[in-house]
Amino acid sequence: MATAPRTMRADAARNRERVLAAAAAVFGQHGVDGSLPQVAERAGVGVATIYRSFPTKVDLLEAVVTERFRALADRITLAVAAPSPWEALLDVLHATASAQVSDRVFGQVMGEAFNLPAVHAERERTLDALQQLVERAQQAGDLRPDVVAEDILVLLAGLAGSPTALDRRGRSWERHLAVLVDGLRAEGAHPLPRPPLTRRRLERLTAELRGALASCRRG
Amino acid sequence: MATAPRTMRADAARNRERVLAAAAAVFGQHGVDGSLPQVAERAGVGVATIYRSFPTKVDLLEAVVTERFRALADRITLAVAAPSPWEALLDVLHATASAQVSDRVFGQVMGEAFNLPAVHAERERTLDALQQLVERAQQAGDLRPDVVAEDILVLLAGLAGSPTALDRRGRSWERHLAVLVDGLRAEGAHPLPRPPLTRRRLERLTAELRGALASCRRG
DNA sequence: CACTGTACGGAACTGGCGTTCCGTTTCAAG
DNA sequence: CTTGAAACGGAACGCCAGTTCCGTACAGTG
Repeated sequence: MATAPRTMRADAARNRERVLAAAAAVFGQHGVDGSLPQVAERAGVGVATIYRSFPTKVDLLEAVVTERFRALADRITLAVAAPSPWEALLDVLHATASAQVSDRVFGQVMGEAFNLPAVHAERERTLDALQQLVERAQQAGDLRPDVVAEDILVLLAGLAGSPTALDRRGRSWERHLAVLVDGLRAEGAHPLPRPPLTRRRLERLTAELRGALASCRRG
Repeated sequence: MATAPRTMRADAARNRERVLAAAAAVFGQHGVDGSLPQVAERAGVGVATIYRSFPTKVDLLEAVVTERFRALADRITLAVAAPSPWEALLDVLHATASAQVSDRVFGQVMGEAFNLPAVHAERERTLDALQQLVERAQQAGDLRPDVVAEDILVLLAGLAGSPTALDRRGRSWERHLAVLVDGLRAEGAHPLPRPPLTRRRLERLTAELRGALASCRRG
C-alpha cells in the first residue's frame, strides 16, 4: 500500500524507518505540536524526504500513533490469556501509564480528540481485546462489574493527559494510578452512572440479544 | 498593580473587561493554543488593545487562569466549613470537573506544566484550603488517609486532560469521576506509593515537627 | 467648547510552521 | 560501467501566529 513499485529502493526504506523513529521521539516529547523540521533534523534528513513517505504531517502522526495502538492491542491480547486477569489488567495499566510518561502524543490521541481514520481501526481492535480482558476480570470477581473497555481507555488517557504526569521525577502518576485501581476494584464499588450508548456498545448489545433470542428459540 | 495612573479611563476599563471575558471563552475552548486574533475579534476590539492591558499573551493567560484558581480556592474554603467534609469534597470535585468540560485551559495549567508566577501564588492558596478539606474528610473517616491535597489536584487535572472529557454529550467524565471517588474512599483503600517530597510538603512537615517539639518542651 | 494626552484599530514586521520546487546525487538494472 | 529513474537536501512559498507602529478618535479637564 505504501510501496507502489513492488520493492522500495534501499535508501528510501532506510530513511522511512529513520523518519518514523525520529517522529516517534519528537511527537512523544512535544505531542502533536512537534514540528517536521524537528523530525527531519533528528532523523538526519531533509524535510522533503519526509514527504516522500508521508504525504502530510497528519499521515506521519497517524503512522506513529497506529504503531502505539498496535503495541497496546498486542499487549492486551496477551493479557487475556493470563491466569489472573486482574493482575494482567494491572500490568497493562502500569506498563501503559509508565510508557505514557515519555509519550505525550499517545495520550492526546487515545481519547478521540483526533479522529485519524487509520488510528480508528486499531483503536477498535484495542477496545475489543480490552473488553475481553475486562469481562474475564469481572467474572473472576476482581474488577467492578459496571465498567466497560472504553472506561479503561478514558482513565488511561486522563492519566496521560494530566500535565503533572510528565514529571518523571515526581512519579505522581503512580499515586494517581493507585487511586484509580482502588476505584476499579469490585470490593466496595459504588455504582457508576450509566455508560453512554455509543454505536459500538449498541452493536455489541444487539448482537448479544440476537444470540440470546436464537438460543431461546432453539431451546 | 495593573493600573498605573490611579484611575483608568472609562473606555479602557470597559475594554479590559471585554478582553478578559473573551479570553476566558477562547482559552476555555481552545486551551493555551487559542490565538489573540480570536480573542480580539470576540471582544470586538483590535489586537493592539489587548496589549494595552496585557503586555504579552502569557500575561493574559495568567490573568484568566488566576481568576479560575481564585474561584476554586474560594469554593474550597467554603467547603471546609461544611458539616460533612466528605460530601463537600465530592461537591467540589463534581463542580470543578463539570466546569472543566467547557474549560480546557484550566486543566492544562492545573498540574504545573505551565509555571506562570502569578498563578503559582493562587495555586498555593488553593492547595492550602484543599489540604484543610482533605484533613477534615480524613478525620471524619470518609477519605482515605494517605492522600494529600496535591493528589486531588492531579486527579482533577487528569479528569480535564482526558480528551474524551470534552464530549459534553457522552458525559464520560461522570463515570471517570465516579471511579476516582470510589478510589478515594477510606473503606477498602490499598496503600498508595509514598508521595514525592516537594518543597511544599517539606515545609509543612518541618512546621509540624517544630510545633510538636515546642509543645513537648513546654509540657 | 477647546484642548491635550490616553487609548484606539488596523497595517506592518518578524519568525516559524507545513508544504512544494528544483537542481543534484545515488541506487540498481542492463 | 553506463545510464535513466528514483530519491535526495535545501531553498522558496504562503500562511498565520505574536508583537509593534502610527495616524486617528475620543474621554476628561479647564
